[in-house]
Amino acid sequence: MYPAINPGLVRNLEKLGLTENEGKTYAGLVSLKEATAREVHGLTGVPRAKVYDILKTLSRKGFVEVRQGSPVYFRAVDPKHVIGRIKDDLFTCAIEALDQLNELSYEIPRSSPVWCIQSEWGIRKRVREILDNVRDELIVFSTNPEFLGEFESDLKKLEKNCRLILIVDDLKKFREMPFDFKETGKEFGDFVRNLFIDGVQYTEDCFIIADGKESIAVHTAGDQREAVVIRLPVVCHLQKLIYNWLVEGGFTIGTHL
Amino acid sequence: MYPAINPGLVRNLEKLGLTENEGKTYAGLVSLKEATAREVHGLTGVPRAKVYDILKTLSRKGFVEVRQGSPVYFRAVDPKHVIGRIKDDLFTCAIEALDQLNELSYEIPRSSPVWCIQSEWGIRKRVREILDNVRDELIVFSTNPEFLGEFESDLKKLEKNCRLILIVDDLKKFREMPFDFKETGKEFGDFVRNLFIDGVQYTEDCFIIADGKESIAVHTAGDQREAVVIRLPVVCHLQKLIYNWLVEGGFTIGTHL
DNA sequence: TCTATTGTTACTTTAGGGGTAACAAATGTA
DNA sequence: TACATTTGTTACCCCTAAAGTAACAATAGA
Repeated sequence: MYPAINPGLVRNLEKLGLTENEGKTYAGLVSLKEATAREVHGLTGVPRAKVYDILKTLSRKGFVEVRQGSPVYFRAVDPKHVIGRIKDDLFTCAIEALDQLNELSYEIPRSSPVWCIQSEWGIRKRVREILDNVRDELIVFSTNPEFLGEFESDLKKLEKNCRLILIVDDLKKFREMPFDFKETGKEFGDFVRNLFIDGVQYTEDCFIIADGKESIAVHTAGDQREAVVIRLPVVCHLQKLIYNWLVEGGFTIGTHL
Repeated sequence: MYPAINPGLVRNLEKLGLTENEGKTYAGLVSLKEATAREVHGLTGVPRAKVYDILKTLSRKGFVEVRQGSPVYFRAVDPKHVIGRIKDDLFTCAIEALDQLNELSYEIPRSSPVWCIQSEWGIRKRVREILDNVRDELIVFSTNPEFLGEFESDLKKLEKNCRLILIVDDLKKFREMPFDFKETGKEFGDFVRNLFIDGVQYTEDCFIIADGKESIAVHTAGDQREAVVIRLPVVCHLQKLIYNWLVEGGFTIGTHL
């Protein structure tokens, strides 16, 4: 019997800043055109004792009009005006908030990695995790023998069951390692060791693509090492194409020792 | 130190449906561009333990973006988009509420009296109250001897210290009363006894103007007696109008007995 | 005068948000 | 490796606004 008042309407009024009882009361009063507190209570189920305060509040807000007397009669102000005023208020409020937020100087952030790992330990753990899960193919590019050296044994294990493609910027730097490396050539090596993005120098330490669907790029920015993991198949596939292209054409191909 | 976040901005965001902490957090994140939960906590003063939940909520709302990793980094979505979406939502909400309210069939209420008394007892009390407070002048118009008779003694008391103007529709009806009445004439009397407003017959019983600033009109609608008290400047105009009538001789002037 | 209604007051309950502390997991460091 | 710090989570408590309840005084009708 009580849901004489459309609950959806009440929820909407709540979103617009009224309380539940205020919403019920106003809606009830619109139905009744003109009524006493008790009548509103009867229709809406709002506790009678509360209706008085609520109507007082609403009248102070200018949403209902009061006809003094005994009993006091109340009348809803035209919804068109009421909702209109609320809307204007909120609109003003939104404009104001936007201005204030803009003062905090927002700048569009650079395109963000899908996954970002910022601890040395986390990076090593993650790289091992990837190496452990390779099924068919692993492409590794590195400019940093120390870093790659840490995974020498892991890579050795893979060599048997997977197609392992190891690319480096400079064969000489990696001559201590027992693998069959391919070389990219000097330009690409210099390029990759000195990327400037947003004024910060990035040095690409290592780049790994596993099974053409997951990649991890490890780089150093300042003294902070960071790794970016991308699992998007499309992206990884494109990356793989780039390295294939690098290897097949534009660069010197060599064999370790 | 903490009001690093514009409190006005937070209040605006609250009005737009965010909680205080959500507002602080979002604003803080806009300032920081990109930050961890702890950094947001540091800037805004929102309890660190809460920041996580709040950022999760905001991200579910699409107001912030998350960069997975450890620690997790957060980034505010462009305020323009965020505020824009909130505004659109509220707008939709307002339209919807207005439609729902209109379904309740609102009709513009007839112009309402300023003060309305609906009990016999209340009317008598109120009339006496007015009579008690007259300082200089009292104008009384009546078509109902029974009603006016109830205040005979009160009026007698006033006769000495005030200018008392008593006007009736028909001298014969009031011949029992010891006052100096003026008469309006038949047409006006008939008119005033048979007012139809909104299909309801109104009989004007009595109309009183005290000191040209407060008036009470007592009438009967159906079997319901009602009094309207008006304290507005309009009353002054009425008073002036009556003076004009008196001067121009619109009324039959007669003396009791 | 008596009774029902109207309006007020003080109280309890509830729910949501805010604040605090403690803890496990993750990370950095020796 | 062991240890300290940071990060993220959980479980609480507290406070407030709002909702609901009950009792009472003032009003109004009979």
